[in-house]
Amino acid sequence: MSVQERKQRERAERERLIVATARELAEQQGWDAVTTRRLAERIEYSQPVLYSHFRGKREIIGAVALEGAAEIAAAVRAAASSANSPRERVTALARAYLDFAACNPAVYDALFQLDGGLAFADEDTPEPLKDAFAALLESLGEVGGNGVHPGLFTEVFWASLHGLATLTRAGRLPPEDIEPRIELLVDRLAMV
Amino acid sequence: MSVQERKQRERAERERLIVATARELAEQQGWDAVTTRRLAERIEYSQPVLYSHFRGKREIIGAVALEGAAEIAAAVRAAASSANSPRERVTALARAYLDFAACNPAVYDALFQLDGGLAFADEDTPEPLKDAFAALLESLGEVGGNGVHPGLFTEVFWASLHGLATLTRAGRLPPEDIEPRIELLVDRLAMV
DNA sequence: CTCAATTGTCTAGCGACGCTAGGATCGAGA
DNA sequence: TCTCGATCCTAGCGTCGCTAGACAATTGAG
Repeated sequence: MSVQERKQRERAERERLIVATARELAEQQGWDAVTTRRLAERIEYSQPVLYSHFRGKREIIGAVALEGAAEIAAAVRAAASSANSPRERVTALARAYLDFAACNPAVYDALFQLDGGLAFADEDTPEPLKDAFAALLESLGEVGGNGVHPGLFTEVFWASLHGLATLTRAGRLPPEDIEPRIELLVDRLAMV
Repeated sequence: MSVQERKQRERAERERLIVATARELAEQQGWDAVTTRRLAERIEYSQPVLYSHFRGKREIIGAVALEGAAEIAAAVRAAASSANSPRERVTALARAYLDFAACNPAVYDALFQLDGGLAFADEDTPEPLKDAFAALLESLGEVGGNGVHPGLFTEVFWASLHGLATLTRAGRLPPEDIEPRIELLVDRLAMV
């Protein structure tokens, strides 16, 4: 039985390698450069091997996205827990979120710009995605103010962060003034 | 001389046809379906003709984006001018913006998701793009509150709208509750 | 220990993509 | 009527995502 187990381990290891390599390549040269050929070459296997792990390129993007969702959830929670007041907590959360998007553009793209074949806002949404939203909700739900549904408030706040992240990264917003934008957003949206 | 003028007119007409057809096809079947072959077939010319008008597919997307920018500017101005109070004006603007994004997803994608090869927040940003931002600034600049730079406020408000638009369209946010989200956003961000 | 069956991997290739070179065709002006 | 330049098309290049089918390695039964 141990032989099969070893093979399974090796297979899982190779799958991690594929996802990590795709992510690395995407961060280095953009998702356009992540072709199945190049990816196969980097992991030192032939193309069809990729398809024995994933249904296609989409699913590879999706796998990177799920990784990213877990990380962003962790980053948000870490930032929130290191703050002393609700106000600081929200600011730290916003900064952490935008920081993550800026430092991991390819992962952020996999999550929100590209089609990773993932379901959202749905019952069969993968756990890491639901958890990432939950991480936001934990800190944002309590600062929405009276009579405002926590979920709704979190959605709006999140959308604002997402807009800032994408517009900044795409060059639609000048990259300076990030800090005052955060300030303004937190000042106005959060009731603290 | 009249012959050359006629030819120029016909050429310009064909260029409009290309852009209109690309846009139509994109709205019908998504940008992935807009291939140079299909586009050429629809306009009843061969592929290379496209390249005598545009440097490549990118520039075609860019042309659709510029069209969209002009329309969104007009939509925003129309909405703003039909309102009686600053508060109403901002609400109407937000609704018009999100409406445009929802009704013209392909155009919105050309503007903000895809690479149309356009410069943003730059000196050589095309006029329609600068004007679209100006249209937002006209209504939003005055409701930013004391001591807040109108440009900065407009950027943040715009980013929030953009976030709502993209997340909703991509299925990341449940499509209902659009109205309460607008309400919340305007309530909090605008100082009116 | 041998040999068939299964598993794993690779080579080769399909159709479609964006884009372009080079030849055919057509119309304007001499 | 003839020439020449503009205009447009056919054909094809390299690359893409993806897959069929050949081949080798590993397994388990006799």
